[in-house]
Order: sequence, then structure tokens, then C-alpha cells
Amino acid sequence: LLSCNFLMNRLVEHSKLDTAVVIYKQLKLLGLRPNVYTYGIVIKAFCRKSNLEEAFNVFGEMEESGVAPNAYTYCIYLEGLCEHSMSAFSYEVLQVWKSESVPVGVYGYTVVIRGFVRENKLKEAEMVLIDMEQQGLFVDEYCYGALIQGYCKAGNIMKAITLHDQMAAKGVSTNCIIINLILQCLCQIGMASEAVNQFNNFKDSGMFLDDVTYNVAIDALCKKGKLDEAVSLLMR
RNA sequence: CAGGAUUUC
Repeated sequence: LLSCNFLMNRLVEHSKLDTAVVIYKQLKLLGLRPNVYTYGIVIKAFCRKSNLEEAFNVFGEMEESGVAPNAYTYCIYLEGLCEHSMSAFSYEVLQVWKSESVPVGVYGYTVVIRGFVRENKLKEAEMVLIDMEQQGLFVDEYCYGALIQGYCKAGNIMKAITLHDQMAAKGVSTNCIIINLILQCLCQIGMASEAVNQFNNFKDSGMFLDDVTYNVAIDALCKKGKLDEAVSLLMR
């Protein structure tokens, strides 16, 4: 069964969705009992096929077989809804589950925030974050990252930086991916020199910066015509 | 044995 799960997951990743479902059906015909991993992968397969109804029906199958869904199974379904521009519905489902004490965890909220961001519904995305805070949930760097990405994409660098500062104030650690978003946004709105300044600040503060950060910084330097500085950065 | 965001106009 473990190898079947592994295989099915690979098939789903390669969009061989029907094959994955066939294996699932074979499994059951052979009398094997799918476990919570199997069901999660099957839900993902149906979501990728845009068959959200079937995906939801899997929860029913689980109940029949006495397998309790876990946070993964719930969240993968919420994510499926969001990927089909149904973030508002996804959020409603999340709230219902929450009221039923279903274990969705912080990841479920991140999924919904990302969904709203993708639909350019930043107000809604931020509402979700506020909702989390009111419930006393720990808003992690992924939640903030998703929202910051939204404001960056909208060119609202002020808001993005405000959120980033808010993270620091709350003791949520930042990371180079969020910094990349901000630097990139600065470049895109024509503030390349500010991006370079920020890059130097982060570098001096000992923050870990990845190769993407360097690419963004080099790009910024090139745009300012400071090719020599760009080259010296490249050397490391 | 399954899931999370970023550059290369």
C-alpha cells in the first residue's frame, strides 16, 4: 500500500490523473484498505481534474471505511477549491469545519489567503489574517508571505513593508523568500536603488539570502547602470 | 507513503 501511495502521488504530479484513480480502484478491488495518505492523494487527483464534487465524495468514502480525515486531507480539498477560484467558498467551508472542531490547522488558513490573493481579493485575504489573530492562532511566515506577495503584485510596497514590520514586531521570523518578494517589488515599481539599499541592510544584518535574492539584487544594480557592482556581487 | 509562497520583461 505504501508503494501504491507513492506511485499514485507521482502519477498525480505528472498529471496522469486517470491512471492514479484506476490504481485507487484496483486497490480496493484487491481488498487493500486505503489509508489516510491514499485518500489524501485521491482527493488531490480529483481536484486537479476539476472534479471537486468527486473530491468531496471521498470524505464520505472515508467515513464508510472508518478512516478519519486529517489536516492534510482537509487542506488539500480547500486548496482544490481555491485553485478553481472558489476561495470564498473555501473560506466558508473552513469556518464550518472550524466550528466543528475539525483539525485544519494554520495551513488551511494559508491556503485560503493564497487563494484570495490569486483572485486579487486582498481585502478578503487580510480579513482571514485578522480572523486568525482574533482566534489566537499563530500567524506564521507562510501566511504573511502569501499576503505580502499579494500586495507586492499589486505594487503596494508600503503595505507590504508594513506587514513585514508587523511580522517582526510579533516575533514571526522573516525569511529570504519574503525579502525576495519585497526587493523584487521595489525593482518593479522603479525603486531599484532602494532595493539595493535594502539588500545591503539585510546582508549586513546577517540574514540568510539565497541565490534568488542575489539575482534580484544584481538585476537592480544592472538597471541602475552599476555594472561593476553587479559583477562584484556575482563573484560570490 | 502525501501538502506551503519568490527572480531571470
